[in-house]
Amino acid sequence: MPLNSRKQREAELARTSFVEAGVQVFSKKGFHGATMDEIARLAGYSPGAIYRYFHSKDEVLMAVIERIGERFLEQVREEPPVRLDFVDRLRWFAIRHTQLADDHRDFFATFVVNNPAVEWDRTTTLGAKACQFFDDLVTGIAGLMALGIEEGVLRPGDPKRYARLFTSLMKGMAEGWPADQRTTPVAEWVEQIIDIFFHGVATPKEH
Amino acid sequence: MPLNSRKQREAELARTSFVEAGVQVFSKKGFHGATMDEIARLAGYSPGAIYRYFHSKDEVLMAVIERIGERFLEQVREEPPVRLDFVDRLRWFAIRHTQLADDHRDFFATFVVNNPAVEWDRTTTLGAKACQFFDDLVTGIAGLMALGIEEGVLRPGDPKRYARLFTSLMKGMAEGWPADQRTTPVAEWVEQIIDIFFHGVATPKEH
Amino acid sequence: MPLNSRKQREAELARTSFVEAGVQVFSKKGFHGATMDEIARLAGYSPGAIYRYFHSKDEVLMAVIERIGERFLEQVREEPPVRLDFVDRLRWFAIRHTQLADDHRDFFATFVVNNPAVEWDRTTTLGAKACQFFDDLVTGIAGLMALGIEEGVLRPGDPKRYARLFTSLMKGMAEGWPADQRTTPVAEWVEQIIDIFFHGVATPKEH
Amino acid sequence: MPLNSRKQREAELARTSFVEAGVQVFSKKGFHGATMDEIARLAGYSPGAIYRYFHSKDEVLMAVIERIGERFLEQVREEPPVRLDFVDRLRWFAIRHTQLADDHRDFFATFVVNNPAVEWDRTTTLGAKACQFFDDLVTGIAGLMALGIEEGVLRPGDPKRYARLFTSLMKGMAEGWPADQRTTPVAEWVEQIIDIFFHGVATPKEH
DNA sequence: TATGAATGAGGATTCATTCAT
DNA sequence: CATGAATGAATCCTCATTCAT
Repeated sequence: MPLNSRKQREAELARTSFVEAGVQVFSKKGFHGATMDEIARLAGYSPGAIYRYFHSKDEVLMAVIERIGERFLEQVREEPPVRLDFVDRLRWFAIRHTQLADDHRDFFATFVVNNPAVEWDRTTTLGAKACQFFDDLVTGIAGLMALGIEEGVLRPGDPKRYARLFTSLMKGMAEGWPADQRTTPVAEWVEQIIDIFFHGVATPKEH
Repeated sequence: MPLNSRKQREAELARTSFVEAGVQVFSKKGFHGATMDEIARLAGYSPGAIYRYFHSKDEVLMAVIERIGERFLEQVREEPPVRLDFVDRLRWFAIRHTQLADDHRDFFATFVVNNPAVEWDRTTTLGAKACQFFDDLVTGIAGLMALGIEEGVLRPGDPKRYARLFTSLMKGMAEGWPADQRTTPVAEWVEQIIDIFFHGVATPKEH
Repeated sequence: MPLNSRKQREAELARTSFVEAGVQVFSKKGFHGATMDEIARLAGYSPGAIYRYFHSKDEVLMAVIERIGERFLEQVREEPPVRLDFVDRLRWFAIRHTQLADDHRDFFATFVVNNPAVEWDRTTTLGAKACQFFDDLVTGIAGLMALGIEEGVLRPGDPKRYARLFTSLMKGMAEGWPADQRTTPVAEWVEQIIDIFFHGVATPKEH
Repeated sequence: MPLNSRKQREAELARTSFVEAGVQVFSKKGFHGATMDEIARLAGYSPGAIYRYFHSKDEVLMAVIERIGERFLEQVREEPPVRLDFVDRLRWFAIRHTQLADDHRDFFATFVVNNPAVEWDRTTTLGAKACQFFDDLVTGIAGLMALGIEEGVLRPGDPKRYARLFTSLMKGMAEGWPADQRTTPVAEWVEQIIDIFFHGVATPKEH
């Protein structure tokens, strides 16, 4: 059924364009500040159209979290093609994660870096979704950190804390060094993050 | 004019109570989620009363940023009573900063940790104010970091970047360790932040 | 033109299925509560299809009134196969009317029992149609009542009023005794209505 | 506190005017057809004002049912000043009930005569309220009918059915004889209803 | 002819803001 | 000055209606 599949493809396309618009508008204005009208217009539709694809504003944001979030989660779960020691493993992850964060800068700032539990009500379906995503992501990265602890490269400690610290560092760097002003290649940038994460900013002690 | 000045004092008092209420409500609900009604009620007034002191909701938030922000900025500018070397100076700052962040947890999360330029429109008066505050704060902390670089304790580098990294670390820790679940005293918590900031999380190399 | 007439027959069929669907949906949800979408789906079509047969929602409802109303009107006009005296004539009508009301319970409640003039705006085409139907029906039943007056079985009076009273009684009984809870056969039920209509509920006087 | 009580009075007045407007608009357009805007305008307010007094459209209708319904219920519960035999008792009730129905013609048609259970969803707060009112009313009138049965004036039977029949008769008469076209005084009109209720419309048998 | 995606007007509801008291 | 009722613009969402396919 090529007809059917074309329709499906078009519908998927429309849905996607709403989600993409949602990412931008939600990020720029926040959840309350975003209007369905703006999302629809940005997606190239009239305000009513959105409701053919989503039941509510909440659902749009949930789709945003789901779609973009899934890319982050996939990446966390993905194994490198060859076996790497922890530092290289982390470097491998950080480079790709950084690139993804660059592509979805607003989503990254809103959902990856901030703990949604601070600002979202977990008892709502939407809040639960946001928190769930964040938990999954931190848990995923924590799994990576656990390897480092096991290998003895990282000091013993809570891997989730390490995960959050690493994410925070990435954001701290990212905010001070936005993609559009960046002249250094990502690889070098990541090198700096990793360096700081491992060794801090202190001048190494001579002896 | 004792009468006039009493009036002035009373007016200032009223203004203050609105700002304090604003801090709480804006923080809990975000800018769009906060309502003038809730702010007024929390301040012990009726909704109309606000407009004798502020022209608009934006102005209330600006006053909030100004007032709370000022406490953060003061702290950054303040010198310790005795001369301290950089590490102690940073520790002294961090303890007081942490406590302030604890007292204004939501403000901290909204205005101190995130670069408002990412989420606020700089062309509005309000957005400009938020960005200005953030810049001032980072600049202030960067001044501190510059001391560390001068002293040779910190590696040479952009002091602003160090400032942002330090702030990010504090947030990364804070989110994983909220005040209401914290059993460790602040001093110890700060010690961990400083340790990581200086030396990272790597296992120290033997030799 | 057999082709043309087949087409016509098919078109008539489609129209009919929309009307039948309209009957159900309008009845269950009321005019404002009913949606074109639901009517179309129930008829087995997509929402756009309706507009090939009707110009508007109003027109659908008008067709509903027309079609179902016609069944009621036909029944009123129909003569029994054999000549009956008034009481049997009324009984004969009541049994069949009750059955039809049972089959179109919601239509009956909406258009037959209530005077639409109370709730519908006569100046609209739709309102006028509803009122027209009601008037026709009452006039029809009044014709029957006139027979009773002529025969001397009913006291002299306004036959229209008798018609309305009879209809009201049927509804009063029906609501207290819905079809799905009814154990008595319709014939017996009708007997009660007729009894009350003729003799009221008073205990017959002895003498 | 005269000030306070004046405010209270004014608020009560505003609420009342919304309820009165609600009665009219709901009756004319039905629940779905009525708009908050129309209710507000009819009450002399702007659309937002209504929400100071009611949380939702449902609540407005509930207030309508409550306020007007209470008058009907009061009347049902009220005892005549002197002891009357059943027929006079019923006449006394019917005259006053008729007058009330005249004053609230739309409410009467919508909530008193029709069994709301037929058209309203009992599982909603609003539907439950409407059904509750109807049940209370029928139960109340049934209490009166039970007296008639006890006295032997009415044939033995379900008093609730008698209640519904009486109400239906009143409506059947009312619809055919609207107040604005009526030339006969209410007392005479009631006399006719009672006559038909007790003795039906048949010509009395000679013997 | 039928489909169903898209439109856009309209309705419930919220809330910043005003203003008579 | 403070109140709080009232306003009306803005927002989410629904649904009759249109139209390209």
